[in-house]
Amino acid sequence: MVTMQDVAKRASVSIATVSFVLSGAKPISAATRERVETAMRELGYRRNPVGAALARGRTNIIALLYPALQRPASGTVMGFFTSAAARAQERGFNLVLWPISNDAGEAAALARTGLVDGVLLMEVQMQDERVDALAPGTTPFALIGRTRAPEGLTYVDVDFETSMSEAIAALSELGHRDIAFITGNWDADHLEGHGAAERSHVRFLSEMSARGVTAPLVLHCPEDSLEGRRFGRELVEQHPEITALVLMNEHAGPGIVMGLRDAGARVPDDVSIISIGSSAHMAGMADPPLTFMRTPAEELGRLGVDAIIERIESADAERPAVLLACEMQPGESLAPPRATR
Amino acid sequence: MVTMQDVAKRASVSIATVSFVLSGAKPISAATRERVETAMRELGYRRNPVGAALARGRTNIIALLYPALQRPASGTVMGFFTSAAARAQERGFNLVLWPISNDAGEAAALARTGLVDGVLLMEVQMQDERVDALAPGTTPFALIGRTRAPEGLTYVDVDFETSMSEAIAALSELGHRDIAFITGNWDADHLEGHGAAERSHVRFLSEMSARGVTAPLVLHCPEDSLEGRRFGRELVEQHPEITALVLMNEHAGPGIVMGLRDAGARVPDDVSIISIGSSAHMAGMADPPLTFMRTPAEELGRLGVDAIIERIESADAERPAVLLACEMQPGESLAPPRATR
DNA sequence: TTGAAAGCGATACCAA
DNA sequence: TTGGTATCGCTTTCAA
Repeated sequence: MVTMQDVAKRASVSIATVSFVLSGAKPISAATRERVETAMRELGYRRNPVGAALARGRTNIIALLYPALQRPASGTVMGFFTSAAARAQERGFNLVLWPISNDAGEAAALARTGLVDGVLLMEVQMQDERVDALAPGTTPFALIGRTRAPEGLTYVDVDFETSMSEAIAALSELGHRDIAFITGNWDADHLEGHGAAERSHVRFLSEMSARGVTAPLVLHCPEDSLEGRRFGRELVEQHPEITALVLMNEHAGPGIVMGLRDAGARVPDDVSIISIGSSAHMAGMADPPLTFMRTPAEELGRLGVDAIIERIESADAERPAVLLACEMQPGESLAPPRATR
Repeated sequence: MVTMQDVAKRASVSIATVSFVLSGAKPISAATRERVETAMRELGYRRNPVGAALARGRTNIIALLYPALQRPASGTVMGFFTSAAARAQERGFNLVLWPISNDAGEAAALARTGLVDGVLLMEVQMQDERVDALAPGTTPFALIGRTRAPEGLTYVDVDFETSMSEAIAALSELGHRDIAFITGNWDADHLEGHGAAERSHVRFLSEMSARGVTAPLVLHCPEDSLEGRRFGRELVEQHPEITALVLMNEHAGPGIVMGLRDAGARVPDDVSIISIGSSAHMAGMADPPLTFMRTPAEELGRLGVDAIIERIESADAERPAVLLACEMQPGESLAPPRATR
């Protein structure tokens, strides 16, 4: 392994000088810089990050903690991951997916070893043990998502409230009143305390009530295409009055459309659908392709990394909180309701 | 941060002693060990992995390089990842998913910095640049998958040849002769040089030819449910003689079944299906659930980690190569062909 | 603008 | 069985 010593010797300078040209921390004359850089090139020198980490007390590694490792990772998750990694690299950090369980203790242990400079938590619950475990420590952390009371925490999250309002507004303008909200299966999939579902639900109720609908239909469907199909069939039979669905369950989407069709309800002629928090990939798997509110995964990834780096670089910076609404992406699943056609 | 110094002072021993009780490298009297452990507990000491890494020249981090980060990660991939991480932890290593592009240079750069002790490559191509870039270096690496000529490399892979033979045997015993092999879309999804598809294809041809079928049907279908549905419909129309499918395209599976049904062919009454290299999750999304050859993802994850650790611990250990066949998992998609019913 | 040298936190060799 | 100490590769302060 080529060390700084080797470079210094070859360039006839001290290792301090080499370090300075590498980091740019001190001004170095063009001539010396040139010599040092030549030496580095000739020797094929790469700075040893472990030595640097020990000296600086910083590893420049950020851990992304994504707990649901047993299930397939959706395109949204992967998009987030990819953009976060890219952004981290731009800013001189390595972002790695650290596969530890959902266990709060493990997260805290990782933080305390000092192996990572910061931690990014995904799949944050309304009441999240990991947050409680990390909060007393000194390792900065940020949330992708937010707890029930996120004040004082650094987080970036989807603005589900606004997204829901926009979805309802869009359906409303088309003339829909009989709108159902479909989420995942709270019991089976631990959606209890799932921020996205809970916040959207509350806003759904208030938006509907503002439009004079006091007890709108809210249903849960397992996050699976086959179950979705069954669900779609039953929906038509049991609630034939429904003319539009607000979907927050991207995996069931394609199946639901099939189920509706099985039962004789065409999309969008008989039932309009708008899917909140989906990825283009999944929305496009339905036939017809669904109009959806795209999760700003890439943007959140970037912002999440920026937020955690802010916290790393200055411990008592203000704690940024970002909410980003989903953006409506036209598909072919919206139309006026039957009655008004 | 509590350091070894602090512990040593409090236990009235030298830091060497503390290090020894921690690593167990040298015998320590029960009494001193007790004192040191008490001190550690009272102080809440955690060994600093960065300091240890610098001193030992080892970070105990293994990087898992998974290139296809833009697409959703299947259950198989996640299963692999999870079990690999668990195994690494058992053996005292951290396995992290290191999100770098497919770029060979980046992989080599990561290896050369010494930040990771070893590298595990996923999605290995028949001809893989990353292997060429890593081979000259000193950082051990192992493949999940294998190149066209993997001799001398450390790898673990699915034994697609054997799996295919077993699939054909199973169909054959039921009486099927008109069997088609369906892979992914080679062009669109870069399956060209994809070891799984290529090796299976070759074996498919030889097995069929051994049974007197000289030009069996081989088709490509995009890895997507909707495309699969279209594909299924066309298959029935254009090749009505086919009574069985060997599928190597888990994402299209559910769609293909639907397409077949759309065109009037029921599974398994009219067409039997066996899916090679699938996960239970995906196979279960079809209706009826598909009989499939399960990718031994968890086993491969474990073995892959064992293999790379072997290489890390003793540079010139023999280079283990492991091939694991898929195991048949009964579903409801197999039946004798129409003619013989 | 450059260099000497003191760490950073642990490991492990050599003595005792 | 224990301790002193050089060492790992780099950063950074203080002097020059």
